[in-house]
Formats: sequence, C-alpha cells, structure tokens
Amino acid sequence: MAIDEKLLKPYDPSTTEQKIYRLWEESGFFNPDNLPNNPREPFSIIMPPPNANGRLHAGHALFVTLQDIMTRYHRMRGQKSLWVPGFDHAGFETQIVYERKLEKEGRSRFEMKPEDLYREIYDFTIENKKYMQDDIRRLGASCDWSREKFTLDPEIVKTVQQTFDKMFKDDLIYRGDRIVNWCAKHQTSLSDVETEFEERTEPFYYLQYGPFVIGTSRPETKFGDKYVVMHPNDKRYAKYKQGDKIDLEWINGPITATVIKDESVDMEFGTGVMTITPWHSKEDFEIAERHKLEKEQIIDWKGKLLPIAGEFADIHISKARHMITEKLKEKNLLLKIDEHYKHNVKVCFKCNTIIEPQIKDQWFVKMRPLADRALDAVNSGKIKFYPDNYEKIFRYWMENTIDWNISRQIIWGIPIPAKICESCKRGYSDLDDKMTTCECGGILRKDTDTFDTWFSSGQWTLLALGYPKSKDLDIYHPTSVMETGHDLIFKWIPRMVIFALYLREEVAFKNVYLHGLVNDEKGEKMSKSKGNVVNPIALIDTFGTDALRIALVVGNTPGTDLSLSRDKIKGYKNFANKIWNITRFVQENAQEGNSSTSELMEEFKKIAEDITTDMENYRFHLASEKIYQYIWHRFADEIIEESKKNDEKGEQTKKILLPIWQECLKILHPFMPFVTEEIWQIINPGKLLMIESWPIND
RNA sequence: GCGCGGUUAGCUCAGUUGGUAGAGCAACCCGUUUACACCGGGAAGGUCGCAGGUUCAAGUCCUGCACCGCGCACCA
Repeated sequence: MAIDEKLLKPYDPSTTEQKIYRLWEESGFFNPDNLPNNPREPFSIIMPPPNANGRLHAGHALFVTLQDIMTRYHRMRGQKSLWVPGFDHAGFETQIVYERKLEKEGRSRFEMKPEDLYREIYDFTIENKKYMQDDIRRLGASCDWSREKFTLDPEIVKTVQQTFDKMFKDDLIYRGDRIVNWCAKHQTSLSDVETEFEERTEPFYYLQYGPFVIGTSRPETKFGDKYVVMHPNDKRYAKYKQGDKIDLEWINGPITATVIKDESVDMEFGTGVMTITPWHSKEDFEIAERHKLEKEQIIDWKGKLLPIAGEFADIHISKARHMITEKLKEKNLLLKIDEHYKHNVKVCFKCNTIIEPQIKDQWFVKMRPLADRALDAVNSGKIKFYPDNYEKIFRYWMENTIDWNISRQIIWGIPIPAKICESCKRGYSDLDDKMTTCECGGILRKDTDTFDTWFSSGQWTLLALGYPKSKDLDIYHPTSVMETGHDLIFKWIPRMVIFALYLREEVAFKNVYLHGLVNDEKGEKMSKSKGNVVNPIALIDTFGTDALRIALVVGNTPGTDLSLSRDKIKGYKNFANKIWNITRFVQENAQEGNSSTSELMEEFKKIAEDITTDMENYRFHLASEKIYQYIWHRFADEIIEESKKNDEKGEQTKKILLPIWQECLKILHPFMPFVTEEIWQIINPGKLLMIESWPIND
C-alpha cells in the first residue's frame, strides 16, 4: 500500500483538529435528523448549560468529554443520537460576576437603572457564550448546534412563566411571609442550596432575663424579645405556666415577657430557657407560628438595627454587639461569657457574608407533593444513578426537602409574572399583565422579582427539547442520561425530576451519571486564589484535544474526584503519536487477502465485547484503558512485531493487520475523535468514522 | 450529631459477580539493524489502613476501630 505523505511527519493535533471539526459539522450528522433511520431506540442527552459568565474550566472539559463519548458511542451503535447544547443565564451567579466587574470599575448596581444593568449583563453574557461555544467545539463536542438553547430565549422565558402560572393555579405555589435567607451584601434572598455553613468560634453570653438566665450568641438581636420559652416537661420551670406575664428590666428599659411552653426547647442546652426572635431565626419563627405570637423586625435589609433598638438604632449589627454587651454589663444583666463557643454560621455561598434570616413576602413552591412523586420514580427504578450510592443521597434529600423560595431580588433573570396587592399583600399570577385590582379592592403592583435560576434550569430537559410542543419531545424525552457533577445532586437533579413529572408525567432522564471534581495534580481543589486553575484550552494547545480527553477519562471512576496532571496528558499525547505511527506501519506493511490467523480477530472481538459491556454500563474509565492497553501493548508490541517475521505466520499476520486496526480506530473514536477521524480520512477517503458502525452491534 | 466516600507500588489511581495483586508517571539496567526515542526490551517495587469474622479461597463479603475528604443538619 502506498503511504500517505502526512504519515511521514509526527502527528500534529493543532493543524488537524479544526479541519476535522469542520468536516463533522458540515456533514450535518451532529443533527440526528440527518442520520439514517434506525429501529433502535433514540439516544438523547441534554448538555448541562454552562453559566455564560466566564471561560471554560477543567470541569467543563470533563463533562464535554464524557457526554461526547456517550453521544459518539451511541451514534456508532446506530441510534438516533441527540446531544442538545445550551447555556444558562445563571441569574444570581452571573449577576455577582458582573457586580465584581462593576466594583473593580468603581461602579455599583445600586446606582444604575435596572434596564441599563440588564442590558450590560446581557451583552456580557452573549459575548461569553460565543467564546464558550468555540471552546466546546475545540473539545470535539458532537452536539447539535442547530438545536442550541439559551435560558433567556424568548420562548423559554414564556414557557417558564407559564409553568409558574400552572403551578399557581394548581395550588403548588403560594405567596407568604416566611423566613428567607437574606444576603445583606447582595440584597436578595437565597435558597438553602445557595448558602453554606462556616464554623466560627464566638463568645456565648448568659443574660439575666427577669427570673431567668438565657444564653445567646447574638445579643444584638435581643431587643424585641418578649417571649420566654421553655420545655413543658422541665421541672425547674414548672411553676411558670403558658401565658404568664412577667415584668422585667431589659436592655432599653422595662418590658413585659410572656411565658411560652414549647417542646422544641432542648432542656440540656444552656439553661433550658430561651427568648425568641421570630423575625430573624427560622426555629424561633416556627415557635411563633405554633403559638401565634407577634413578630417584629429588629434588623433592616442593610443589616442595621431598627428604631426598636433605641439608642442603637441605625448601627450596623457588626458594630452593635460590643456596644450592647457593654450596656448589658453596666445594667448587671450580663452574667457570664463563654469565650469559645463553637457553632456554624450560615453564610452566602458567593460572598461569605453572614446570612441574616428575615421574614419576607416571597413566592414559595410547595415541595412535599412534588418530592413524593420524585421519590416514587426513583423507588420504582425509573431513574438509575451512577454511581448508585447517589440514589440514597437523592432519596434522603427528597424526604427532607422544605418549601422552595423562588423569588430573587435581582434584575438578571426571568421576571416572575405576578401581581402583588399593595394593601393586603396577596399575590396573583398574571401572565398577560392585565390585572389591576385585588379582591380586597387594593391596587395591584407588578412583582419586580425574578426567578431563582434553578426554577428555569430545573425544567431544562423539557425546555431544551422545545416544551411544550415539539416532535423532539416525543422522540427524545425522557432523555437517556443526565451527566453532570456530583455537586449538583441537590441543586439541580431533583428539580429536573420534579418538573418533568409535574409537567409531562415523565421522568426527566432514565440515568444519572455523576462525575467528580477535577483537582490539580496534588489532588487539591482548583481555585483562583491558589493559582492552580488550569485552562483546558491551554492544555489543548500544548497536548491536543485527544490527549486531554482520554487523560480525563482513564481511571476516572464515576463520582470520584480526579487529579489531573500534565504528565498524564503528555503520556496520552504520546499515545496519539503512537497511533499515528501504527497507521504508518499498517499502511506500509499490511497485505490484502484472507488471513488464516483468525484467532487474532477472535481475540479482538472478545475484547471489543468486553469494552462494549463497559460502555453500556457507564464504565468509560475501564473501556478507555482497555482499548489503550490493547492497542499499545498487544497490537503494537506483539501483533505488529509478529507480522515482521519472514515466515508463514508473519505473512498471515500481515493480512489481519488492517482489519483489526480499523476496528481499533472505531472503538477508540469516542475517546480520541480527532486523530482517529484524521486517520480514517487517510485509509478510507470519503468516509466518516463518526458514523461508522461500532464493532459490536447486536 | 447523621450520612456518604476514601485508605492498594515513590506519586496519581484502576481492580465490574470473592479465584495466584494492575496501569500511567517517576526511578534502575540494556538497546538507536527503518512504524514510532513522543520508542523498544528487561528487572525492581505492595503484610491491598488496623483488628476480628465468614469461606476451600477475601483488596473484594460481614463486624468493629483509626485516619483523610465530602455532604446534610443543627442548640437559642
């Protein structure tokens, strides 16, 4: 066979990859409509939409690689394979990224017109989206760009608002004064998944409260405390009865306290007595609800004390604590301080500001009935998890989920199509923006809040396929698999299950594959402050996409974090070159004709079957390693060496080289698509490896 | 506190139903007679965290413990 000139030089990814990608894209086969019809069931995967607010990071490279492996494998298996790409406006996250940019420029969103801010963030997002599309292409993603979606596409916005309307009418959404997580820096409420706990060691104060001693770590919230709560079975306080009034001297003068008995009080903790601040504590709020107690705001939305604090009014809580404890000391109300009280403090997951629980009038989703259906779906085996221990984690969370606050006080997001009554505060869904008057006669004003991002991305499998009406939905939903990071097991996965069940009576996906985080070579989490963040595009420039892709996959067990080292990628760059040279040898030495040494092909078939089983079971980390081992250490080291011999066996082996090599390229293709396709173009001009049949196809 | 992972060769990690311990990288020796030095050949390296148990047989199953990581929930 004549040798192709290209093969005489070492493999150069940079000159081939873009050319090959164009070849694929122009073939039209990323769009399954252009694939030959096939009786097999379709395969579908929806890309978790990257937040369009920055550049691709190593985690993106991992998910693109895994999803592309799945898509290419199933396409070669003859399935109508659809991978829908998309991008997320990522409400709060993006707004924060943009606010940091503003901050650097000495600007602030609070000094801008909302519509100007929106326009700027919009432009910023669209620009990022373009870069990310290019980067995803460079990673070799065989996704169908003709179906690309963005969570702010007009039809998506409309659909999301319709979902709100439907849920409102179905009594699954209510408006209410409830405790929310308030970030005073960002001036918005947050859901529980947008907050984190931080361990702090702070002083713990014992205060004289009439005849009682109460303990607190937050004396600055205590101004309005007029209920003193104890356990009904606590013998120490048996002489006090529910509703007893006690006059006592408090921070700013005499008050009257009311005794409340509630079983939620821990008799072992502190003195067994506490006062409550229902406006600024979830637990206290619940006690107040049970006993129908008054609630009063102590801290304003900026974190400053309100007039109820008397002389401390208008002082920020961060400064007030010391001043207040001084005053308590003077009044002999401060009995003791434990300096080393360890507890966890809820903070904003983006800025680490302490979350101030506040009562706020917001929209909430009733989770219980929805979560029950999701649980049923998982319990009846309609959704499988890889690795399977995440099923347990999922179940735990769904069993314990609480109502979901979907209102955000930020501009960057999908507007909530609602009206609020100025007098009675009742809320209505109003899709067409027509309502003007409340049942109570009050004036309705437009809700200025936007949806929590997860409210739209929770509907992602449906939205990406054109819900509510599209043929795609009938063909590709439920999707075959959702592949995403394990950190999204609570934030995202349950919401998609819930929305698909609610809107379409279907699970959103049949399988969930969760990958781990990509850490640096020492196994440490990548972070900008540590300076160990790797840019996947830079790695591609150095080693080639194929090398990066297979390095991300080999040995990367589902659900487990991965340490990515340059040495590993370099090793696979060598592998790409090895493949190149194997091809050269095969071209130079392969002989045509039927080989009598069919046992080599039989041996290969067995390995191919084994690898196929791995692919079917999401064991890409094993499949990739097996084909690597076979190609390098069996085919190259042994079979090729055998074929060099000048005897009958050598002659027979020469005849089997090309058939086996072609099959190897097919199996390797999903993992290393560029180099394999480039070689295919050389040995089978005019044909596309991307749509060749997988060696095992039963 | 509850839960979930992990602990295997110097490093990073595989090891699917229990059947004589694997890879990559690094280190060591030899090799440049044409596919490839981005290479080949060879050798070396592990009481599979600890302690029990089940079994003919345990890295793999069971129990307990230790350490590391992560998640969830919290006490005012």
